Amino acid sequence: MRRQYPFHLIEPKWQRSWRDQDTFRAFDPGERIPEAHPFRRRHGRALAPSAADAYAAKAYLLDMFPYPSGAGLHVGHPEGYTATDILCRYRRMRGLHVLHPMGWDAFGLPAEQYAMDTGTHPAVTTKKNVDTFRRQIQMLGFSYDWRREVNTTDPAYVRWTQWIFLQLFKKGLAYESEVPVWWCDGCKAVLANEEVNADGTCDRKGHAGVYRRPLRQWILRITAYADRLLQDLELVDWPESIKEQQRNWIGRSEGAFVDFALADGAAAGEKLRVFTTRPDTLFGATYMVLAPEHPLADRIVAPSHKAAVAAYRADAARKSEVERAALEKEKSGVFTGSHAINPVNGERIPIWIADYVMMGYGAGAIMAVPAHDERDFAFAKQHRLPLRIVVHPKDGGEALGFTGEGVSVESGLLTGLSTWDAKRKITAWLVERGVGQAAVQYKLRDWLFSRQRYWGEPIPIVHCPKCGSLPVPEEQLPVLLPEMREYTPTGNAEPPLAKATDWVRCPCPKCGGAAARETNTMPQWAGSCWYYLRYLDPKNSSAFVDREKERAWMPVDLYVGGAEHAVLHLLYARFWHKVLHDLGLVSTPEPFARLVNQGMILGEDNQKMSKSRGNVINPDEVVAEYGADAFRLYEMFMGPIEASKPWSTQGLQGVSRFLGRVWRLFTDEASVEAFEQSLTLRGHDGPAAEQALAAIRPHAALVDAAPTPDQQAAIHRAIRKVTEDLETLGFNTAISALMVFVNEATAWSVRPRDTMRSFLLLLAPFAPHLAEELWRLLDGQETLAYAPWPAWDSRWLTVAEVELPVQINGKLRDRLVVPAAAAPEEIERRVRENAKIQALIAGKTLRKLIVVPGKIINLVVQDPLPSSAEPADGARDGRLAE
RNA sequence: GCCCGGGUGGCGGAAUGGCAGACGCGCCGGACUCAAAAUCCGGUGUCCCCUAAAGACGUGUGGGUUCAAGUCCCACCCCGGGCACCA
Repeated sequence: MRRQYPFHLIEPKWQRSWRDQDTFRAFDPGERIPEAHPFRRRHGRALAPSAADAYAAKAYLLDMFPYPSGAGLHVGHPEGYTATDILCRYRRMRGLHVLHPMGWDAFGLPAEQYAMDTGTHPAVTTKKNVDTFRRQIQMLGFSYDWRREVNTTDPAYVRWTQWIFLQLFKKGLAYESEVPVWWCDGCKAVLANEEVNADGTCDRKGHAGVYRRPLRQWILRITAYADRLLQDLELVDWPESIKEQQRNWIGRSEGAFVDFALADGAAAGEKLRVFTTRPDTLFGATYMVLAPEHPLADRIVAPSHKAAVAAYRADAARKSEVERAALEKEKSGVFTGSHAINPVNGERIPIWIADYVMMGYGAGAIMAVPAHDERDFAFAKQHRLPLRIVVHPKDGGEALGFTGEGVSVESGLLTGLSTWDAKRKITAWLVERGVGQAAVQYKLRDWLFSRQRYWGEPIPIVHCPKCGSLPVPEEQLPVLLPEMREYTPTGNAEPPLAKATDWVRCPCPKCGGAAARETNTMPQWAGSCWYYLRYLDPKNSSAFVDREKERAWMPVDLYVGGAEHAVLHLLYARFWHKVLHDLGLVSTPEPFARLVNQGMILGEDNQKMSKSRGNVINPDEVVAEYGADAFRLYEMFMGPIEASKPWSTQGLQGVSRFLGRVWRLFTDEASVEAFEQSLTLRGHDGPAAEQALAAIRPHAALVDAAPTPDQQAAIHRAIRKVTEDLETLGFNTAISALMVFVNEATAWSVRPRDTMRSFLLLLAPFAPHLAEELWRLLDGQETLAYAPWPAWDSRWLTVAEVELPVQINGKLRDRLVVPAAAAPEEIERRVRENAKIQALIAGKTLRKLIVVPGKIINLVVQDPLPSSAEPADGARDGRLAE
């Protein structure tokens, strides 16, 4: 498509201007603002507002920072960035003090994998990728304050990531433990969960036989915050689906621990503890199940069953969780030969071992109530174990397999009680006898925080044979990665850092003796747990963030990013934030007040974009051909921000044409033609070409004339619609309103300057380069980045007459023009007097006349009662049936 | 299986319970042009119909509430995402 207007000159020109003028610099509280800065001119103040100013007028708008991959920017990235940028520009014009930063989540596997393959240091790869991403993001003209750029791999950043880790360690929230981790013999490396395929092969190289082996790991005690992470979801304005996912992930359940006494063998008389959410069904327990890894499993087995149990347990240990899940249908298990005593009725019930019970949850053992639990039911059927119904549904439905709340039956003291009452009563009863207690359990597990990788933050711990695991003294932070030649992990499950022996060896910070550094590194999540705080004070070398700055800017008012981070990143960041909050280091209980997920941008074929499908759209090409403004505008015009939607080059062209129409609305055709000719003659790029822009004159129709009422109505409609839509993030409909205005204004032979200027203000957040250029053309003295947002005047939006649709029995039959201010009675009179309407209802009985002023008129009529048996239209009222 | 989203023209999508389809794409016609592109103007849900008028039908399916339903209620079908033996 032919270039609609010289965006290739306009866009770099304004990007340079914004950079040179520091237009989008966000001033810290109390900071002196240079006299020439447009923020100062707009607000007339020499110092930026401080936290004490109550800061009602700040806006912190945050994008999820990208991992700078080697593939370069994807068209999906700028979707969220454009949305936040539009809002930032809008809020600046509304007079708010805006913070809008960008940075890089730059630790991670691909750079390390590349290092293993080629020997290139990950820092080199990372720098290259960051430079590409920065260039691509900057070419889109986003209004970031680039002084605040952060990079998680920067030593000055790593220092504070490690520092925060040490705060967790000192609070007892970081500990070491032997944990089974995924191990791939082929890669000789530990794999992350997401690197293990469902069939037990490794996702990196496809090696078979990935298995779990126990390794010493660092764990963060996120479970200590489970309740608050759950409860404080109430404090944030997030999509319900994300909150729900977090709730499910945390998985809180209330129930009780119940102690059964072992009846047989060596362990007779000892307690077997189970967790249940349904203590009210205790009378229905017909057997018990231990997880294969349960510590009692060895001791309770009857000699006659030893062999079978040992075989089963060995088998279960080999099975990965993946396999266990794959075999979901069959419920394998083995009888131990021994029994336990049900505390409520003294019954002896058999104890089984089965891998449908997990060691990691509750007590690692359950009482099975097959009549009222699906899993127990399936297991009991398979192994022919008895069932006993102890709950009846209240609606009298089928009791067998009923898992809902109902009424207890055949349950001794519980009989006749509702589930809720029965739970309370039996729990009290158990507590009284010392055989149980109320308990809350979570699905959420502690966070496995160490990785056996090179390209991550070293965990700042020193292991001393005498003094144990000690934190690296804060003044020695950061602990930086050693230079290495070989990044491939050793075969003995040690992290790559273990090979840097000089680096590992260090004095014990306590006794000064020979000690060794921790060689595990942190996961990629670490840096992203707190980057939004570092933006507030990126250069601070004495604290991770200054208290005053933190109080001034937090919380993040709007956080935009992909839904793939619904649980992990957002939960981890909330966790760290709460720890920092408890330490008194941050002022808000939650970091992100509002969250919006942008949808995915699919390829033109409606499939996920991927190299292999060949449907990837490259932002560089789009910008070269259509310009950054068209690219931004198109991404916002595609549809609602949260929706997934396919790319369409034709759609992009439509938006590009719209910008061309805007250009032609403002520019003089002859002078543009002369300009284009000069480009052809003297080259399309370079300073001379850019200079030539100055020769373009405004359109002759642009005059200092008073707008007509129609023109006022057009611009004020647009102002209202765009303003309202921006508040609700309705970017696509806001752009539609801009188009409607341009369609109208194109027909105007007189285009009042003030009206057209207002339009440019509305356009500015969406297509900032073009808006700036046309603003300048209209004698704008300086950037419109801080120009006051226009207000609409409803005076221009009221019309004298309105056309009301007239319905008869709900069907559109006519229209009636009435004065807009007409009272319902007046409208009703006109309807009754209207000849056409009279004709339409001739011979019928008018039952009801509904007038909704400004909206609609509906006449409910009925045919005269039919003389024959033929049912009329109105037969709906039951006369028909027989 | 469970929990979230979502099904509207040829396509992307608009519609506080009140004229379904704003805006854009595509398509059709016209103007400009030697011609094409670009641009500008007009039309464009489906059916019926030579055309028009008029009419009928139309928001996944079936029911319901209402003067009035894309929108609210019930049941179901399909698509997308998440979780998946958590006792």
